[in-house]
Amino acid sequence: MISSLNIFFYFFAYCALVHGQVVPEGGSSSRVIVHVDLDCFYAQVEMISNPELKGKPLGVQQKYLVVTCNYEARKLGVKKLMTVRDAKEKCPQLVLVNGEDLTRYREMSYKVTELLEEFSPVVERLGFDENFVDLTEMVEKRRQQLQSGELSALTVWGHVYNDQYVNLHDILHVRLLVGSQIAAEMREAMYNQLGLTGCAGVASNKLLAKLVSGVFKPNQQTVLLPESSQVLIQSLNHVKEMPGIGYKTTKRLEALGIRSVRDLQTFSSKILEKELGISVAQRIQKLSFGEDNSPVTPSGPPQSFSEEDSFKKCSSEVEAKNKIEELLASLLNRVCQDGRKPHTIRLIIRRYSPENHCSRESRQCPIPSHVIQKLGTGNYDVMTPMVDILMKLFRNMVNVKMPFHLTLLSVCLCNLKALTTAKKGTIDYYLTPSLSTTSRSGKRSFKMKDTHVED
DNA sequence: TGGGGTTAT
DNA sequence: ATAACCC
Repeated sequence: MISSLNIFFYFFAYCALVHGQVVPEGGSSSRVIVHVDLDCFYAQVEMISNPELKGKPLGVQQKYLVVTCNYEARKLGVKKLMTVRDAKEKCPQLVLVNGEDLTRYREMSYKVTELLEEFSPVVERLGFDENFVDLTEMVEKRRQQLQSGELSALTVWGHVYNDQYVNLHDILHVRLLVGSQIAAEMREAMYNQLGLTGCAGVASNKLLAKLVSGVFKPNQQTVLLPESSQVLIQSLNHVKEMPGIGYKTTKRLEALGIRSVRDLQTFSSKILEKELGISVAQRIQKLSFGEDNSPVTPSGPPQSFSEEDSFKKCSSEVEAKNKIEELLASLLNRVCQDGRKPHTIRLIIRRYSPENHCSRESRQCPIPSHVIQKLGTGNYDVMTPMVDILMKLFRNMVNVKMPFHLTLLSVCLCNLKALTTAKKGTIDYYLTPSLSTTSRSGKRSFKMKDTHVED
């Protein structure tokens, strides 16, 4: 019999092991974080697929947008998220490739994350083209191996932000320099093994690492020493450039007269907490000082798989069903390759509206267990029952007897669980995130409302 | 504005 | 189920 005390012990041992984030010895809690950011990722993948595109101005198109482009195109005035019309106007020689199918980008993206995980297992993905790695442990190991002669010969790899003087007697400087060495090795490995170039930023937390990685652009790296962190954050022209402060928060801050990072630093904490809520207020005000204690959370395998398609107009149930079938077919291939089984399915729509084009509605429900079991297994028809469920979710959201106008459909498979032999009552049971009630974030998961679809 | 993702409430 | 954030 396992006592609750023992379960507690195993839980913490599990956290320390999985997260691998042991604070360096000596009482210091200073970390070394690298942010790795691939150069115009989709365009790079396209140039690898078709080398004839190299050297030409290249844009990747989704619908009527150029979502990204290579540096040849940028030199000629093409920007990210420019419309195809504007881009062609600016740059008539622009070569366009369609990038609506993300399969090759997604596959290359995970190859990058896996490569970085070989350096240290603590890798957090941010989108398809960015990764954070916590180098604290690796740096400490290398630093302790350093002989006295090697320490005095230690040099920085890449740029030092603000051309700051490096002091080899300062242990924080030494750690960050070792971090810059590892960052250089990571970029070298990405180029040699995958043919990809990118930037890296090394600093003491995720916010600063991310900000400093973009200082020298493309295919370069920069390290931030602690004494220059204020210079870095003050270099931002507006609070909206701060990662973590998005569209909505920016609007609310502007309503309070807060525009610059300095404005946010000096604004009354009490009033900010009343306006934005204590959680957001405290977090973003810390960010404004360059403080960010959020851990690098290992992403691991994806939590959800989704496929979406946007269009000018979908106004009939048959049309919707055809699009939903297409989305689902792709998803089933992906989920089959992954091996895990989704236990929840969700349908997302966007209704036409001249203004609020961002708002989406969704309905989700459990996938019946007999359907889950048939998921990986060959040619059993799993499409029909799942399309039936999706159409019920559809009719739950859309009154098909009334005229409707949709501009997006999306299907999401989530609540993924590993096939496992772990039995209830064993240690494995409590250590398997998908089985115990403890989610990856270490917080209690709570029940989501599922819409009930009758058979 | 695309086609994805995550976490918090 | 939605709203916020990220790319």
